[in-house]
Amino acid sequence: MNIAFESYGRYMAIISEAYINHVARFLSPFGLERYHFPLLHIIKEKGTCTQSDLCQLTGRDKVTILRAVDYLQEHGFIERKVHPKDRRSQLLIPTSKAKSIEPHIHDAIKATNEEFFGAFDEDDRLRFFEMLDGLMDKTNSLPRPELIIYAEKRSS
Amino acid sequence: MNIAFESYGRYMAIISEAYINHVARFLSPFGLERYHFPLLHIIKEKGTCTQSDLCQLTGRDKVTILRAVDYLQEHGFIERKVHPKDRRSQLLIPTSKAKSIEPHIHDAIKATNEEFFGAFDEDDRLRFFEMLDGLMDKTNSLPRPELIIYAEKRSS
DNA sequence: GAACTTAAGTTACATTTGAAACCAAAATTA
DNA sequence: TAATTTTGGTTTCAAATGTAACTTAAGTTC
Repeated sequence: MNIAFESYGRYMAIISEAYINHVARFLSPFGLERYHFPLLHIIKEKGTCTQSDLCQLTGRDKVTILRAVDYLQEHGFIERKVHPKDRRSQLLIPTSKAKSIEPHIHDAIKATNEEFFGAFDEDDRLRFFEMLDGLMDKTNSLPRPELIIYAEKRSS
Repeated sequence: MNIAFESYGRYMAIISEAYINHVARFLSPFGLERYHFPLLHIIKEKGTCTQSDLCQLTGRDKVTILRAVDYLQEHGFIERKVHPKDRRSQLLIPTSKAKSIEPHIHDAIKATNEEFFGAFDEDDRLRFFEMLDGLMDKTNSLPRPELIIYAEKRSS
């Protein structure tokens, strides 16, 4: 496989950042920055979930999730309720404020999808997303970076 | 276009991070962390370039680039020479140390490509990369986030 | 060419993110 | 059920990243 493909790792990073920034621009006036809306979107999609679910689904650290969830709660987008089956964890529940903003999130994502994927025909689009699904499975199957012990770090 | 596609923005972020971490794991023993090797790789590919070239090509801020380039210089991977045509900028030149590490970078990228894209057949792979190229063009055509003035920030 | 604007790179500072240690509740083991 | 390990969440602290203001050199305009 051609080594030049390496750049596609970078490409995906740049594209995904641009994608998220694009959505965030529409939502910033409603008090949702790029760190927040993906979480709110997941919570709304699933009805409810826990913080560790969000870690899993976003690939972010649990401290990062904690802070973003704090923000969402402090600004009235969600409430936390102790999980009935496990008192360690808590259910994150979207509020009516979250529900009222939902259409704007929807519109922002739709507009961004059009902007980024509008030029692809239906077939290409589906194939692209299928391949991303495959890559996600692969990614999830890999061990987490912190669990791998290689040669010790550089001397410096 | 289906709104559920939103998750693919996240997917690309997670996949690209995993990709870069995967490469970095091989290179960390040589003193190259995830922040550094993509830059060194670009510099070597192009023979030489400036810091602002690297901003463009990686989508990173110029301060971020500055620090990574400082690191590369301090650790003997590159040298800086004043640009003969423009005394404001400087050419980044790979050293012999960088050249000696090149095969390892090559191997690390090759192994990572096999890991991530090995399951795709040649046709899918090419199509996937073509689409990423298209998305990159689209991304580059979009205005940079800091240049856009929307409604003022949230009141909080 | 003098005044004005733009661009490359740097410094100082603030924000975002993550790593490590910690607590409390649950799960596991004996 | 007592001792041990694991897990969800939190606090503390360090590292990475970005914003803004600045310096110097080019480019522009008059």
